[in-house]
Amino acid sequence: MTDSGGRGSQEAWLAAAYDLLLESGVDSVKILPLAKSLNLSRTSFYWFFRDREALMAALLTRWREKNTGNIVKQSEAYAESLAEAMLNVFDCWLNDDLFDARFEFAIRSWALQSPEILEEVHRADQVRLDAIGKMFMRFGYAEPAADVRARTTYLVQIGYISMQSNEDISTRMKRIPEYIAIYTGQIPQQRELDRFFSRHGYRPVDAEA
Amino acid sequence: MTDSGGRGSQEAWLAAAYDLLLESGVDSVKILPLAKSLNLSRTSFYWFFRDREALMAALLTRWREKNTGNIVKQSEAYAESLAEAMLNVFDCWLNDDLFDARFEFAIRSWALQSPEILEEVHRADQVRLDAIGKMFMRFGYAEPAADVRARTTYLVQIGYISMQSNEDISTRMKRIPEYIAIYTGQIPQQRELDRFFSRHGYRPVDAEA
DNA sequence: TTATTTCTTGACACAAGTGTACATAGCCCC
DNA sequence: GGGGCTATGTACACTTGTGTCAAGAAATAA
Repeated sequence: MTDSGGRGSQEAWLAAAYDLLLESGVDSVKILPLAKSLNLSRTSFYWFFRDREALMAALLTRWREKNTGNIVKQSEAYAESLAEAMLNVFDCWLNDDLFDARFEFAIRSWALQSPEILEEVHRADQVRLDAIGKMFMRFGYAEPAADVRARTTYLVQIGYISMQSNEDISTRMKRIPEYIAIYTGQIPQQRELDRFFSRHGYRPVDAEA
Repeated sequence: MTDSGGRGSQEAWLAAAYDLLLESGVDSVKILPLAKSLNLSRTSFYWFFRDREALMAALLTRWREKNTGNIVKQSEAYAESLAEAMLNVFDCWLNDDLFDARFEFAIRSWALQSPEILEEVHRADQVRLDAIGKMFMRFGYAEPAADVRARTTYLVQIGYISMQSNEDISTRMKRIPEYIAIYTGQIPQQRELDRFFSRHGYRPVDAEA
């Protein structure tokens, strides 16, 4: 799928591991199958990584760098209303460059069998929830209410990931205004929605034919 | 942990498998470790189950019977207001006899590596979402709004499970009124909350010392 | 062209898991 | 006390995975 460098390279092994992790979970990330998919000898792996553990650590680093940072950034982005701020966060849920949902789920499943990974996930959750909570506070919510609203916002998404459903973009888009209303307690303005739709390349169909 | 029957029995193997599944995920459910934990010979397993697959099928059946049924039942329970109805559903999240959260997460992680399990999980999600959606409709919400509110209710919980956090009951209870307000759009009455708290054996502390 | 560094591979030694075949306990009942 | 079920254990054959080592290719630099 993803590739770079010569026949074998650190990146190639890592990319193959990433693909397999997302496809079938941590325990499927074995060196033998990776070698097969790369058409390389199994032992060639050990030139690039000390052992399997080093490979897994590299995968974890990749996740850490990608998924948490962008949520924080989006929650801090400029917005004139809470609804607009919320839509900024929603960018993450719809843009794979900002938040890799399948990766996220794979890591969380991994956490089930590894206390160290669970520690990492908990840390990430805390950072993300705090960031979204601060966003609510910026728009006038007090601490406890902001916290629960942040949880609602964040956990619905984590739950959605955990459903591993595969809905098309328009199905998901149709729910957005309602979600915004529930999370923020205010109806989003049409121009805010339009801006959001447009930056995700979605043309809403006003009336059914 | 759980046990029944003589030294070895179908139930004993199944219970050990259940414990290991919750503790460390599907791939840890191997016959050799189970035998060790039961202090039995590995091959004795094959007297009770045809093979490992049969054991896994039994685990899945157990999940199916427990977790989905109770959500549906709670969402249909008698209630005078939407807030009260919502609190009936919340019973599931706080009572392990109604909904086994760790079991749920383990099964969802399993789904990552098995299309058949994923199929099962999708089916369960649909049934549960429909049931909660109907509850909202009973209290006057129209189809699309009811659907999104059902999703919010359900997905926050699935997300919470996926966080694998281990908070004490009072931390969780303090958030309940706010959650009800967000999900239903109405403030729960004190007597509704009191009824809920009381049936979960929780004594709210009114003022901080 | 030669030397050196960068990759690739097959052979080896292990460990952990699956499942089958067969022998052997215990236990109940008659 | 001998049959016949239930339950357990031993021995075997096989598969898939890990990691080390030393021998080679291939590319790169001198």
